[in-house]
Formats: sequence, C-alpha cells, structure tokens
Amino acid sequence: MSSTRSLQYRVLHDRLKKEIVKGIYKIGDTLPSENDLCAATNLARSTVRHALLQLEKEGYIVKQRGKGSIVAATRRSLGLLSFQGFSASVNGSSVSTLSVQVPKISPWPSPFFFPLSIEEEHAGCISFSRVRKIEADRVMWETTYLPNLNLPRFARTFKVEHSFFEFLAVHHQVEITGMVQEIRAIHADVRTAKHLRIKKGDALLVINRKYSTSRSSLNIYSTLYCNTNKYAMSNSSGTMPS
Amino acid sequence: MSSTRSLQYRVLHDRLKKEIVKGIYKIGDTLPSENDLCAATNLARSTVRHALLQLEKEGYIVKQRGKGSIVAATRRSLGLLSFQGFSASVNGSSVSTLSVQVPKISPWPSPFFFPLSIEEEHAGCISFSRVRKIEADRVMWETTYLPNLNLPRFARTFKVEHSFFEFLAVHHQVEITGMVQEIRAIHADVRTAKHLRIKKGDALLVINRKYSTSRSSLNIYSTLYCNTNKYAMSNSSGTMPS
DNA sequence: CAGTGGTCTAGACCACTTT
DNA sequence: AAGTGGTCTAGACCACTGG
Repeated sequence: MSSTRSLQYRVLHDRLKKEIVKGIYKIGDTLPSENDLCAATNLARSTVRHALLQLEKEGYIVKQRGKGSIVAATRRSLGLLSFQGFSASVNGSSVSTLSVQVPKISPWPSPFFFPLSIEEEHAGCISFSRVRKIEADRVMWETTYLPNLNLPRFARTFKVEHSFFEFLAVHHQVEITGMVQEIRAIHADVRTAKHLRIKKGDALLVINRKYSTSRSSLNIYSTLYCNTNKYAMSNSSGTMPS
Repeated sequence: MSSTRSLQYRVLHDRLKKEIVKGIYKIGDTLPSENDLCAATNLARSTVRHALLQLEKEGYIVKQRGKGSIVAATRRSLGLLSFQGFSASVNGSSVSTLSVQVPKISPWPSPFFFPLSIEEEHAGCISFSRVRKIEADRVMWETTYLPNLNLPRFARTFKVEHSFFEFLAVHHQVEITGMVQEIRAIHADVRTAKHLRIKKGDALLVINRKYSTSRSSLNIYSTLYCNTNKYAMSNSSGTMPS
C-alpha cells in the first residue's frame, strides 16, 4: 500500500502513528517503553528507537529521558503563518468560524494563483470558504480549493466548522507534508471588505498557499485575506528560548 | 565551551560542521565516507551516522545512498519569509542594497516591538538600515537592531552592503538558531513611502522579527517594510515536490 | 564490480526520573 | 532501586551508484 516494502522500523512507526491518530494513545499518554516495544515486536532496540525518532521528528511524540515517549499534539504546524496559533489556543481568546460557502464543485478559478497539473485541471475543483473570528473581530477570510480527486463524498461529509486538515487525516488518511506560500499587502476590495467588516481600501494581507500532502497527486490550495489591524499574523521556526 | 561534555557523535558533528563553515569542504563536495570516518575516528559506524544525521537535519549535508554525504548550502533558511530567496538567487534578477543608515549606537527605540531583557536594555542598541532593490525596484526597507554586547568594533567593521548573517558567522562565530516574526499590512507613511518610492497610503507589508542566535544573550531584531506590488514575499516548509 | 549509505542485531554502560 | 531514554560498540546483510 504505502510505497515502502516492509522496513521494520517503518511498520512499527506506522502502527504507532495510527494508534495515536485514532486516539488509542491520547495526548499526554506515555507510549510503551522502548524495552517493552522490543519485547512486543522482537526487534532490536535501535530499530525501535529509529521508529520513535521518526515519530518525534514528525511531532507526534516527545521523548524524555527517565520518563518515556509522550504523545504530543496530534499535528505539528511548523512554519505556517497563523494568528498566534489559530485553530488551537489563541491565548484563550474565543475563536470561531463562520461558513461563507459550503463545499461545492466548480471549475478552477482562472487565472489561478499557482500552476495546476493537467490531472488537477482535469479533475475539476471543490472549494469552500469561511471567515475566522477572534472574539467579535473578523480577522480572516479563507477560501480553500482542492481537486475533485479520490475523495468520495467529500463535498457532502465535510462540515465547514471543523478543522479541514484533521478531517483529511481522520477520514482519508491524508497528511500535510509541506507548504509554500506567497504574501502580499493589498487594498481591500468591496467584497473582501464586506466579509471582514472593514472599509474598502483598507490595508489587507493576502496569502496564497499550496499544500502538498502524503497523497502525491493531491495538493490543496488556499487564499487567505487577513485583517491585521488588531491581530498580527505570526510564526516561528528553529529553536527560540522560552 | 559548548555546553555538552564530550559526546563522541557531538565532537565529530562539531568538527565536520566547522570544516564545512570554514570552507574546507565546499558546497557540492563529498564528505569522507562513513567507513572512512569510522577508521579515522575509531568510532562505531552508528556513532558516525548519528553525527552525520545531525548535520543532515541541520541542512549542512544531504546523504545519498550509493554516493555519499554531500555538502549542501552552508546555511539553511527555513521558514524565513523572503523575496523568493533574497540575498541568493532571485531568478537571476539583479539584487542590490542601498545603505540608508550605517551602524550607529543609540538607545533602543521606544516602544520596541518585542520585549527586551534587562541585559539588552542596559547594553544599548546598535542599528543600521538599508533598502533592497530588485532590478530598479525598491522592494524592501530594512532596519536591524542588536544589543551593543560583546561584538567589539562591530559598528566600524560591518559594511552594510554585505550579508549581515554571514558577517556574524565569519567574524564572530555567531549563528542564527531560530526566529519568530509578526506580520501586518499597513498604509505607508511619508517616510517609508519616500524610501520605497511609493505613494503615501499605499498598502505595505511590515514584518517584525526576532532572531535567536547561538550566543544565548544575543538576539537580533529587525523591521522590514515590503512593497509587494510587483514581488510577493514567499517561503516554504516541509517537503514540496520538484 | 567495489564502494556508498540504509537497515538491523544483541549486547553494554550511562544519566535521569520516579517510587 | 527500578525503569526510562541516551550513547556506543562490533558486527551483518541489503539496495543503490558508479566505473
């Protein structure tokens, strides 16, 4: 199924990852110790360690000497610009989502902001659109586009209020593996101004993103219009103290 | 000197890293093979591999089965927003730098856009400012701030036309280890408009950054005003195909 | 073909955390 | 003291690259 033949560390890694994603191990739980895993799988410890190191690199667990391998947030979000960590915790502020357009099938917008493959072009496009709020402020208008490809019943089963990436992981075993984005400052047009409750001409941040996924034919695209008047977009990378 | 005691994989890692940074191994060169390194260091192969895996994770080398460990770009630049790779290659377009303010010692701007430690506050501030051009277009006005701390003769020796991070690495053995940034869209004020040759009120992208370095007391701060009318800012993370 | 890195084993000792 | 992950050894076989 998944490209690689049967590398033993891969098999163990995949098994543990599935168990984490499915919730058999919950955030904060401790995985079986390396020695336990050795005993259970009949693998050498370095092989078990290799599997765990992969999981750690992917952000699924954190290893702590003397304690064990502890399940971390199910999903990393490295390098993504976000409102200080959007869907998750924004300093305890209440975050909410308004549906602007439920998933619908349509042709790709033209011109599109990233070049499309023939396969994608051909498949047609599913798009949906939503507005994100922090407290009472409308801070972001987001439209997501994806090819209508091997995602049966998607348009009917996805609820716009949920996390899209979580939905893909749980229902389609699709994970985000990379992202490229392009950022500009523009003046708001009438339509955008209306969605974000600002004035036409106000300064606005627009981000065009392309996500690659674990399914090589599936890329996901999105456009974000961000009102940064009150909340800035932020991100970090590398190791920052405290 | 460097925190860790004398882990053997660390020692080898540090040695190879220095040799790469100093140019003993140049970009594209192949490092000695794992077996050669084993022989030269009297270490087991897995220990040598551990050292090389660290280097790979940091972006100094790329390992290729059947070929060897190949030296990659001396410096990763993960997650940094840039004009499609600024100082380096912007599609062959000619990039240039104008000096607006040579390094000078002054108090920290107040209010500053990131909280400062007492030590930093105390040390005073060195700042300099420059405008970046692509072809004839002024695309970015950048001001950099750093504490006047353990960098003897910096204000006199640094030339604003050079790469600041390269200067720090070569002359002060300081490396960037992480970054956090905050991004907003604003309307240009008169001063910024003048530097970038745009009209007051034009939409502008402003980025405030804090870099942490390998010297724990030394953080570097910068503010970037970007005219994204013609050139967007972009970056990528994770693994993107092609 | 020889040489490279990738996987894997079966041990060992150490540093740290918890009981 | 018992259990955890971190480091390290000295082997082995495999898959891939190049001459």
